[in-house]
Amino acid sequence: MSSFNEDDAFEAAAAPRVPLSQRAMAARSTPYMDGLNPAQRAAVEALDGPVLMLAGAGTGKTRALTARIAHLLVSGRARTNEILAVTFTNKAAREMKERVGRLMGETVEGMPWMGTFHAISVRILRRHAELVGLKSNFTILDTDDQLRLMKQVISAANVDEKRWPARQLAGLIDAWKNRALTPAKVPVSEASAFNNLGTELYAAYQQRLLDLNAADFGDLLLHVLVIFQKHQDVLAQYQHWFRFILVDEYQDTNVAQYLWLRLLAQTHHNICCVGDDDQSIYGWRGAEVGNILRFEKDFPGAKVVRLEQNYRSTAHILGAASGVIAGNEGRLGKTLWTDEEDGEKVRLIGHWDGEEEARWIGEEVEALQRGGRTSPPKSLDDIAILVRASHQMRAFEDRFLTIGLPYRVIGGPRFYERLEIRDAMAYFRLAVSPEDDLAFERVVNTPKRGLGDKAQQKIQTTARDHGLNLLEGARVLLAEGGISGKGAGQLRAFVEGVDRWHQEVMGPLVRVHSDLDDEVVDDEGGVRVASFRHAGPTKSHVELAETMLDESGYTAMWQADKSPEAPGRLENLKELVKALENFDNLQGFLEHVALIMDNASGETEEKVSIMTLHGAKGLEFPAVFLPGWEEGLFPSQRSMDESGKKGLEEERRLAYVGITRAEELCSISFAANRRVYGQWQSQLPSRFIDELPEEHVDVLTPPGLYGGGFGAAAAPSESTIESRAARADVYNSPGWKRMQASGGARAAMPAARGPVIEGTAFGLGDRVFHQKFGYGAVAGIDGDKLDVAFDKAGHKKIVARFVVGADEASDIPF
DNA sequence: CATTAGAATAACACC
DNA sequence: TATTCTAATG
Repeated sequence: MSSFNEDDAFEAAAAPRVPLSQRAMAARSTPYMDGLNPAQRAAVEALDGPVLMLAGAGTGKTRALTARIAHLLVSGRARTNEILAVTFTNKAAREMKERVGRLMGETVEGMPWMGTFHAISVRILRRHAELVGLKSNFTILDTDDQLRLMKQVISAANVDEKRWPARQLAGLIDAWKNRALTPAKVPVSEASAFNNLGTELYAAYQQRLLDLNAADFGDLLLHVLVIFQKHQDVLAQYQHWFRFILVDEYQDTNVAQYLWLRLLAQTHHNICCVGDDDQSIYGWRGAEVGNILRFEKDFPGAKVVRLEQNYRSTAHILGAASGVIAGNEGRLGKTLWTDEEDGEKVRLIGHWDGEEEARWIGEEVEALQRGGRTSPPKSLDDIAILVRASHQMRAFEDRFLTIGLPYRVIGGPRFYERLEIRDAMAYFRLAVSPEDDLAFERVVNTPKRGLGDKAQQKIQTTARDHGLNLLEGARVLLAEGGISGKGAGQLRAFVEGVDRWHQEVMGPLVRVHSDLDDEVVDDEGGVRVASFRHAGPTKSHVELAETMLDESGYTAMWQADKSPEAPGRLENLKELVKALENFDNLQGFLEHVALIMDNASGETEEKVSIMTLHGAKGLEFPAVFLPGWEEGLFPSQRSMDESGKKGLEEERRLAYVGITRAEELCSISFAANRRVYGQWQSQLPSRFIDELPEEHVDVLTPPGLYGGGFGAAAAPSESTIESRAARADVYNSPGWKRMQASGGARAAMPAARGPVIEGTAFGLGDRVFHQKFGYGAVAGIDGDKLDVAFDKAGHKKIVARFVVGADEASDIPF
């Protein structure tokens, strides 16, 4: 899968046309059209000119897209390598490849230009890297490297990193890149950003990247765009080549991607964009809903096709989703409808706190798994829990671990983002490109080699003074004797190790991508010519990886580590090495990791999925749980603070996406209390709950109260009984009753009356109550903070709004 | 230079 | 709460 040894996708020979006989057959029968509804059929058949496919959730857009590709191929309008098909996730690309393959039978070789914007951009950029000052073997930085580099740039400019954090600069630059702004193009009006140094630091950062022969994610697109804009001949080549362009999730494209597409479509105008403005949930990463709203203007003569028949969800689920999304303004407007039965109403339930919510969902999942009077047993694979923010996953993991419910976390802390994996990868990177300074920095002193700040500083200075990379700088430093005793020996060993690994890596690889060398990097031959000489029988890259981790002492470091997570880390390293087997060489692997960052492991055991709402886009499940519908959490406070109404509408679309993932059963829940940064906080039910149409919602009575409903099947655990009294009272609160009565009014949970106290309405000696610490007396007051002497928990500093007067607390039973 | 304790601070989502 | 940063100590 490495881009180095792939057949050149431009070679016509690489892509045979579908045999004539089959085409003739296809003219008579077109099986890929079977079962398409009129709208889908229209989208498949409109091959000439721009097409906008407005496809609501669950309306079979992938079906239509794949059929369209099949149609292009079978009709002979295009070869596989003349179709540019862009998706947002690798998963989507993979799925589409599979489905096209299935439609076409054995005849289709992989479609070389089907992939994410980033993956496709990398391919293009490797071919023309020198046009933007890179070499074709440039490395792709991950967020970690990016940040480290950013810090260097900031401190090099003598800016206080405390006051101007690298994260912020990274965000700023990222946003500029999303808008296709190179440093020179950043509007003057934004020059004041980041202490008036924004553009300057941006430029400096870009220069550093070029020096390192590296690109960050944003660059992948931006560089290609710059190349297209500056080099008409290169652009023309691609414009000519891509006869048909398909874009999935068009509502998620940012400005840079939009420009990228528009340039490429200029010759043939055969661009087909699929999207749904109601599912635009990536505004924070620069996506412009405007792109889809403007499509007809951008591409004159565009044909617009609407897919409105939903094949996924029951009428109740659809109704609930429609009700929520109706609160947004400025929609293109679609009316989803379905032939499906009403099904079960969307279930709504409130809980005392996040843990109880997790407990309830755990029980519900088990109940579904067992099946009930009305429903057959469900596979755990058919059940998903979709959260707003990844930290919410934790409660579920904890709960599921204790009850032994198998689950999988999708998009959580990713495998390749783990510390030990990044370290190991840094070793691999060094072996592949010894000039990779960021990798060098990462591992010179990992494991500890007695090379601390001071020693590293020396290496840096030496390198800079001689205009060398860090490895060479270290070599010079050693030669000059600029480093003392113990560190020196270790550093020497390290440098020699890298040299050795590099030689071993480069040996067999040269032949693999020699064609590219000839073509693109001929004047950088020094290294490569030498590597020809070293070519010879060496270990496989898998063995080599093991050797590296061994010789560097990295494995030993974790073996010696007696912390509880060490064994897991070793396990991960093993897994990493195993993953290498799927690749031809280290380079291919490194690129895969940089771009693919998703961990699709081939596990087969049935598991409940836990993922974020964002991660769930494009997926569907028979049963979906949507926990944490609370003000501030969902809709997220930050979204609303940062983007106001726009932010809120995006949150609402997220709610819409969540509900529409469900096929048969959708359960929305919220908790009255939640721990935020370890502090208990009372929560208000989300405003989106108010927006659920009454007729599609079933407000559940808490399990245990009447012993009815879904909870009936679940054996009450001890902890359930324990909190039952509390629950009874929670659900008898005025607010809850109001919600039950009206089916939609904002439910005010008892604790929600909590954030009551403005300032501190407490005096010294007052008896107070805190949810976690219990009863106590106020012993001191400091602004909005109280020093409380708790009866059981001792002295604590507590923000006043987290406690209530002891008398008020008496109606909150514990 | 490494280790450690205590303080500060953090948490939205992704290629 | 849990991680990460800093300063102090060995």
